[in-house]
Amino acid sequence: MYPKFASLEQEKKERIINAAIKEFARSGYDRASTNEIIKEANIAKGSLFSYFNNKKELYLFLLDYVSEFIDKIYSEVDCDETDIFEIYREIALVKFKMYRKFPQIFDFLKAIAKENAPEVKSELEKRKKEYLVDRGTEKICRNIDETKFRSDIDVQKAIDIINWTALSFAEQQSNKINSYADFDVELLREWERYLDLLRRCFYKAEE
Amino acid sequence: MYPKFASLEQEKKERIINAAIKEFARSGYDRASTNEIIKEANIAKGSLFSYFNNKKELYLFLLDYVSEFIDKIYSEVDCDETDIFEIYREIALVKFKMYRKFPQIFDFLKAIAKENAPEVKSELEKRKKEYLVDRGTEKICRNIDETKFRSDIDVQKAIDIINWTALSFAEQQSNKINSYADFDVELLREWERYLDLLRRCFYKAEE
Amino acid sequence: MYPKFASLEQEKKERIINAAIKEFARSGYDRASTNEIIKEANIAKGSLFSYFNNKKELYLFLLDYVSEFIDKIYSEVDCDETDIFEIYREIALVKFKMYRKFPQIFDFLKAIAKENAPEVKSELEKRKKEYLVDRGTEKICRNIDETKFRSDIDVQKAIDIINWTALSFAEQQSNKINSYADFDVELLREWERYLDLLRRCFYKAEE
Amino acid sequence: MYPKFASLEQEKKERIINAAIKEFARSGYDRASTNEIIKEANIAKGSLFSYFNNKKELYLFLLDYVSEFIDKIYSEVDCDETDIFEIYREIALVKFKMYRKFPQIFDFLKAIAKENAPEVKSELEKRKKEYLVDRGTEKICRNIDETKFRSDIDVQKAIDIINWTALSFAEQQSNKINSYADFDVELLREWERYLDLLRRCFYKAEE
DNA sequence: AATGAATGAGAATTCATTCAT
DNA sequence: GATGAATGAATTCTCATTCAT
Repeated sequence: MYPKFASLEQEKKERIINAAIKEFARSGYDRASTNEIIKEANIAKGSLFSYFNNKKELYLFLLDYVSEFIDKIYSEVDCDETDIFEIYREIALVKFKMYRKFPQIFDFLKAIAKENAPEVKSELEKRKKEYLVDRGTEKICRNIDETKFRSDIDVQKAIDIINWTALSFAEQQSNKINSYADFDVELLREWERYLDLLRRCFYKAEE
Repeated sequence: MYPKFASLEQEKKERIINAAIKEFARSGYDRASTNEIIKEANIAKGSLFSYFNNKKELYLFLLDYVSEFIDKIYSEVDCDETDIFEIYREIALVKFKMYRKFPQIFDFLKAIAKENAPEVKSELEKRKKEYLVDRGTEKICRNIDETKFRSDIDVQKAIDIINWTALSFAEQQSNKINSYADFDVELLREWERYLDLLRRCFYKAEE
Repeated sequence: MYPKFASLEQEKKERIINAAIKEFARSGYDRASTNEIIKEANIAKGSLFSYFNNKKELYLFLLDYVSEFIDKIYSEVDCDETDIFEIYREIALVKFKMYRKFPQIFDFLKAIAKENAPEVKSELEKRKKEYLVDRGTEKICRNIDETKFRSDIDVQKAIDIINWTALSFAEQQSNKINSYADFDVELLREWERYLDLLRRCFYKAEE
Repeated sequence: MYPKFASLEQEKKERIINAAIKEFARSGYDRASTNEIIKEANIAKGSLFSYFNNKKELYLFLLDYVSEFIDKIYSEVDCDETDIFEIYREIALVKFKMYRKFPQIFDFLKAIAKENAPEVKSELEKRKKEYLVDRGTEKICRNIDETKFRSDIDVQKAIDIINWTALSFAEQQSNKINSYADFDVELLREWERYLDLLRRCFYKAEE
């Protein structure tokens, strides 16, 4: 894919990727201006369209780029862990660290989640299903020790609820947080309280 | 508000509302084309702009229209009910019925939630706070009998989890159902299974 | 011409004429809004177009109406006067009085002079030649006693210069004056100074 | 200013300037159609708006362009001349030559004088004060030898009358000449007759 | 006769994409 | 390969005029 772009020197590639992510994150697919991108990346108009054929392919390229980035997040999580609550605690930690390091990419992910431009809608859904949403979670959740759960509950449903709670909590917090610096130990503690609550309810009572 | 539009015959009004909701749901505020709307509604170009002065006012009208619609949903729910799971069971029932009747409106609500066009952002936030988001839920959740919950859990967090589960379940289902009319008793049953699970976990064990 | 309009009751006719003059004076032919006119005159949209067939004919009607008005100005001037400077002194007096009484019409005349909308340009020029510009002056200048002029000057050219000076002075003043109340005896005096200068130069030296 | 436009080849620039001047002269700012201009200039719709950002800037550019053009007129006039009638004879000669070369520009100047579109009014007034109206005349009239005038007349008023006569004569002639190329030596002669008349009247009698 | 809702051509402007240099 | 001027379809919105009631 995109061999012309791939053969550029690293520094130029990053300039373009950063400019494009910034613009798509800021304005969404439709409103994002290729003019803005080429200005920010300091390249010629024609160049952008010779690397990627059009705006849509540039966008889809970024989706793939970001998805690989996310993979890295989940690869940091201990694969042998079988306690789902421990896994989620680790994932939260990794995410918080990344947010601090590359807030733009998370903004872009938020923009992706809100995206509804018809040109990219179908491709976006496809990619979302493939790897964006829950990619890691599914992979990770293979090794979960189901015996810890109360015998009277459907484990799969319990896991759904944990996932949904994690996603909703994250969304709620990222709506609250507008400035970069607000992430906090307190936030992690609050999240652990939700996890504790669910663990106490879903796991067998400890003797 | 919008007296010229109000005085149209019902059939024409609905044609316009449906066309506009469909277009805004499909493409978001920015990309939604007034040309598309007038074509779909089969009215003249000038007419749309004589009813509503511009695209923005048409959009804001739809927000209000939809909000009244939502009010009807929640007004059907029994206000005296104190069991949160009963309340959610009722809400689910009402929503499912409505979805069958006007699937477009729920698509529109999803689009509203994703909307980030600056032209309508501030008005949208205002309306969201006023009545769109969780208006009913908050109102309804006032009377909840907290004594039914296990004494070792934070009731507010438990309610959060129930809300998030409801919203996430609904979203998951509406993604599965691509506007096909496959809502089903089975779906309601599945939802009740989630509610049952949560009730068994969050409420005190029955003697 | 315009029998439907002519048969309206006087009060309604005046409401329409005033509204139209006001709007054309304010905005010029092109920018003048028929909507504004019907709103100000408090009549129905269709009515205006049944009285006059279109905007252009309404405008041309006003030109004729105003021209008759101007006739009245000049009919007040003493027809037996043979001294051109006396005639101009009288005309100035009459004009100043009228301006105080109906400033709108003079605004309209100014707007006519500046008008360059292609739709009315040719008709406007025709009417200007016919009666608007210098109509009175030409009629009045029939009886002028040419023997008072110095024998070494072309009387027709001298009269041209007097006319041009009068028009230019009036234009200069009306550009200066933006508020109604600024007309003044001082202005009349200044004008008489120009007339005196020209009289002293153009007339034979008095013994 | 307008670097993209400036870097076009001369022939294309002139095509655009001529088309725009023609259209603005014909219809005034408001009614002038950018569609008409691009059609006449044979360029693409987007091009006009990439050279100048919008209709207003195109118009203001033309004002400046024309003002430079006028400067050339006055720079050809002998600055050391102190006889106002000689100055006007020279100016007339230059103007008549220019009219033959670019009759459009004078039409445009007339349209500018009549312009009252609110979008450009303030900028227009600013430029008028700066250089358009009487720039040359005022500059030139600094060196006038006032001792040549009769001692019983107000020199400033006499100069006003000469100016007004020049402007009115020019206007009268340009109304007669409907863009036909009938400027003529006869016209210049006629103008000199007016100047002679005024000189004989305003200057001291030669011994 | 009077009404005013409906019409649709036309306005200015934008922007992804192309292509000659 | 790189460039950026040129393109024109598509955008929202206006308003004189028509016509069914």
